Amino acid sequence: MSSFKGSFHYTVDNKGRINIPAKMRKNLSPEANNSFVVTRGFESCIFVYPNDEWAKRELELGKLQQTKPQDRFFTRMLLQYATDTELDGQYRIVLSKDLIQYANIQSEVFILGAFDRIEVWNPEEYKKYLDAQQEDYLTVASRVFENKE
Amino acid sequence: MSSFKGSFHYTVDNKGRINIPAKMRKNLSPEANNSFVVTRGFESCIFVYPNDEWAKRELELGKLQQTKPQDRFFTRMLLQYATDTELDGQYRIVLSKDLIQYANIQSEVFILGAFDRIEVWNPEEYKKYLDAQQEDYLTVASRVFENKE
DNA sequence: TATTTTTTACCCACTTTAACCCACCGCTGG
DNA sequence: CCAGCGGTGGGTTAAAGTGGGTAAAAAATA
Repeated sequence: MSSFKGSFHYTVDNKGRINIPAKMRKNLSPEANNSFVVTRGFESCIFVYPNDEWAKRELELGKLQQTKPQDRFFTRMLLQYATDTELDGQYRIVLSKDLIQYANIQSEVFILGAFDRIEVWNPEEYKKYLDAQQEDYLTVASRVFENKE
Repeated sequence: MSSFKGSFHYTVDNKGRINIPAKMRKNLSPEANNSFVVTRGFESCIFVYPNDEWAKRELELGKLQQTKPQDRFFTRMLLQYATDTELDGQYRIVLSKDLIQYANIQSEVFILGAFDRIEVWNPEEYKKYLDAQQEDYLTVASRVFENKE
């Protein structure tokens, strides 16, 4: 299983490509096979899942009943923005125009390792996100960690 | 097994043909054999099932109780509009006039990967559909993303 | 049944897009 | 100080998407 950490400031070229940081590449599991599923994130960022991690999300999707209107809605929401991608010869992936627009990305990106996925942000959007949080890191951390069994 | 994802804006030509997006073709299983069953969708869209996935729908139909009025109705709805189709030399399929009318399709289509099937929408109808939904992406996503194995 | 008309399938052709390759430069570690 | 890796940029070519013509098949009409 992959486990991504750290953050990086990189550029998007005019073809919509971003480099996957070398440190993250090293954490890719062989099963991921240099393939990713890119989709919209929560908040205004892009989620990049290695193939093997995304497969787990799909397992959940498979349990849905496509005869139920709500489940069809779920399926559509989750898959509409999802795309398969592979690393090119220079270890880059292409971000679709839809996603770039959704995450409000210009020429620079903030790439964040988030455990099972890689997140791609407009640096300013990430700053806004941080500012919008009411509680500081210490408060949140203590609550998150206390609830473990 | 196929798993379609992503969305695309394509055109219908005046012969009623649409291209099957290359990214979706790559997800076709060999058993599907470039053959599809096209039928009316739930909501106002067209469902395009690869042959192997359609076979599963037929299995489900077989389990229905044809003595129940509801089950008979469902069977008829699904089968009345169903047609077999194959990709032509340019990887396109033909949509029947009945279906085009049912989905209220003009010159442009929104093609959506929805796990086991491909959906074909009038872009405006899809927008209307989204607007009518009560829940947003975040609520929906939490369902699928929270269940770690 | 023969003939005409319409529809459908199968080519061929054009335009745009994106995959792939090559090349550069700066930093880092030996 | 040099070599190699990591990050960035761009050009070329094959693929993807779109449109239309023609011949065979089907349907309609006489």
